[in-house]
Amino acid sequence: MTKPSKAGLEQIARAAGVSKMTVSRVLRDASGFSEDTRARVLAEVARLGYLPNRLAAAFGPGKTSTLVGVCVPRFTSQLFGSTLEAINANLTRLGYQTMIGSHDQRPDEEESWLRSLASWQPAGVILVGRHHTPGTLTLLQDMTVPIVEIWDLNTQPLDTSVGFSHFDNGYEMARHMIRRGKRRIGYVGALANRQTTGRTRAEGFSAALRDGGNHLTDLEMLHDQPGFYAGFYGAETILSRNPKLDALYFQDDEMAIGGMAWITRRGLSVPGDIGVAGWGGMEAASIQSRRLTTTVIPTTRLGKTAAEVLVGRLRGDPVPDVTVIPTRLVPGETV
Amino acid sequence: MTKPSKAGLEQIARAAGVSKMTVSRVLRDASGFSEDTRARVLAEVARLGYLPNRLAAAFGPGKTSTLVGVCVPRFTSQLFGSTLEAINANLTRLGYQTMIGSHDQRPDEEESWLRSLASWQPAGVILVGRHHTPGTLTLLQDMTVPIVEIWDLNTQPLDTSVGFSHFDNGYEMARHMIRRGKRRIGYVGALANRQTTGRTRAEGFSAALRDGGNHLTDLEMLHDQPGFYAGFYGAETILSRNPKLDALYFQDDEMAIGGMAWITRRGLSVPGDIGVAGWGGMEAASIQSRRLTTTVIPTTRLGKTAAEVLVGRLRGDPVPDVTVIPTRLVPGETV
DNA sequence: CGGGCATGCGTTACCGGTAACGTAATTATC
DNA sequence: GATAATTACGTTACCGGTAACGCATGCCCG
Repeated sequence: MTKPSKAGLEQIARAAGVSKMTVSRVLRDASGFSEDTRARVLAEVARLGYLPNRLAAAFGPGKTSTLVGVCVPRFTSQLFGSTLEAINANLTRLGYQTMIGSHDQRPDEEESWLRSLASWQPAGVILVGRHHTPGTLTLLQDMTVPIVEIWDLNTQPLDTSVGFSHFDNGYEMARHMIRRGKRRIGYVGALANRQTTGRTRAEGFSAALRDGGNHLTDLEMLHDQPGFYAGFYGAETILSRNPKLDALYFQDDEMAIGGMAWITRRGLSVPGDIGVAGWGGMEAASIQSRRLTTTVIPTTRLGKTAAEVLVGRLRGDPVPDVTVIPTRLVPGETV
Repeated sequence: MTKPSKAGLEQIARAAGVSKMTVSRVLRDASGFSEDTRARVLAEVARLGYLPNRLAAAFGPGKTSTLVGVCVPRFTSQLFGSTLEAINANLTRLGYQTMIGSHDQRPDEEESWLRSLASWQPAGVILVGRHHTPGTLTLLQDMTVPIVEIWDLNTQPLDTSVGFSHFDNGYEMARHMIRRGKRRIGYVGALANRQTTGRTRAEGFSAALRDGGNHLTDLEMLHDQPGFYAGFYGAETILSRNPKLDALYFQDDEMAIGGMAWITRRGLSVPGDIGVAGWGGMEAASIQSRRLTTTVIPTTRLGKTAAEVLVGRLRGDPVPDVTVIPTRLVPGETV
């Protein structure tokens, strides 16, 4: 019956017998009004069903944006998915809105996403990883908003960072494999021509092998997206080429599970013939016939912390530049 | 050296020796300027590194928003993840930005997300499913923007819908199981107290069994999130209670794989002792030791179509109210 | 008792685009 | 050749909030 009833500050103000500005003050809980006025205004707000217009607020000279941009490599990953879930839930809880994008592990995609984001004048940005194009860096500088780089430990962040050391994750897993008596060890990764954090884990992994007087026997970097298929074919490729390998470290759990599928289908035993380790701590890892040896990433905690650090910055609270989220190597039955 | 160089239409206009409005016209590729002017303006735009301000554009009386809201149940699902990926990629390609949220299968969460979205005056909305609160419906009406309801087939959509019949998916799978000689069939689902599309599949599944002179022997609805764990424990629960079951239909592939893990760990054979079917067509389903019988959902196509339908609406093109995306039952080796 | 100050408002300007409208110059039409 | 239509702009107003500022009133205190 009634048209969309666009109730704005003006309408509330008229109904409550005050000025627009006073209504604005009440709603933002700023000072400069009596308790009596507040009650009258809030009553009208409830009665007329006022819907705030963040667009106008963010647009005005005050630049009071509550928009936060978040960019992850992809949506089809449980790890990034649950991280996003946590970031989103916490930012929402704290009164912010998120604008989420994905860049498929391509820095130039990230840049074009950021350019698009910038046109919405966001209050802050959360990025995954530390590899950015020069254009991205320039844009970030021009935007002059708080930035949180997550996922990858970054002791010299653009602004702040919340993450853990992928290098150490790899290093630790190599030492675990050595302790378990593995000697001819291979690595299977994906997205060969991109800068992934998996690459950093591989480096830490190699380093530990070297430090142990050993070396990485073989390495297979697929060009596909990481996933069950990639693990399956990666295992096939590297083990056909190098049948003497006695252990494989996969870029993530999905790939490890895919790899195990190939290995067991070949009649080889895990970990007897081939030890297998993954990374990420996904659910499926723990219900395999043999529990997968992996590194568990506390994505919920990471996302929550990232959100809180960003909001801390926005509110001007003192926040640490670098926050380390502890990960945990969980020895399963596959190494 | 130079400060953030806030180049706006004003600056471009001055540099090109024209008015703000003319620059706006050139950039929007509207009519009303000479080829000569366009070249001068575009040159200045490139030189000064103009960044558009979508906030201002969306705010003004023109209401030229390029913002689209998308809300999915959760980010930690490959199916929704790849659907999101497709929606996002296509909307971006078509010149729109997405504001993504998740509601954890709770209609009231969806409503509060929508309320938050509405404050950004979006141009359109994409929702998953057909179950919305009264508040959501009112809000959607007040917003007067195009809506696409995806996932669940909805022959009477609020505006438009792009999806497939979960009922038919379930129906088809039941018939497949019957053809394979299964008779004592159970269903294992999750999120017992929420309205999920899995529930609709279960209904179609039951209906087919009834139509075949049979009936659903047992049903287990867990209260957890769907996932590998849920499938694992769901199988344990239902098979302990009802050991005579000869087949299980799981709410999705993750649960089916989890269920298979429990079944094989118990020394039972699949499909000999227990037939297993899932739903969704996730990667992992096809690399199991026995390829999982499942229904494949073309999420990329679904997402692309949803984006195109929405943009069609926004541009005023004629678009179908209801688009059906065909799914495919893929017989594996587990039934 | 008068000056200083806090309180509780209203007024004005402004953010950066775009719709609507006005207008001069050019071109088309009869 | 006079009038109408079109082209290529410029001008103005406006979207809905918020910062900055102004201005009464009341109160405290020396």
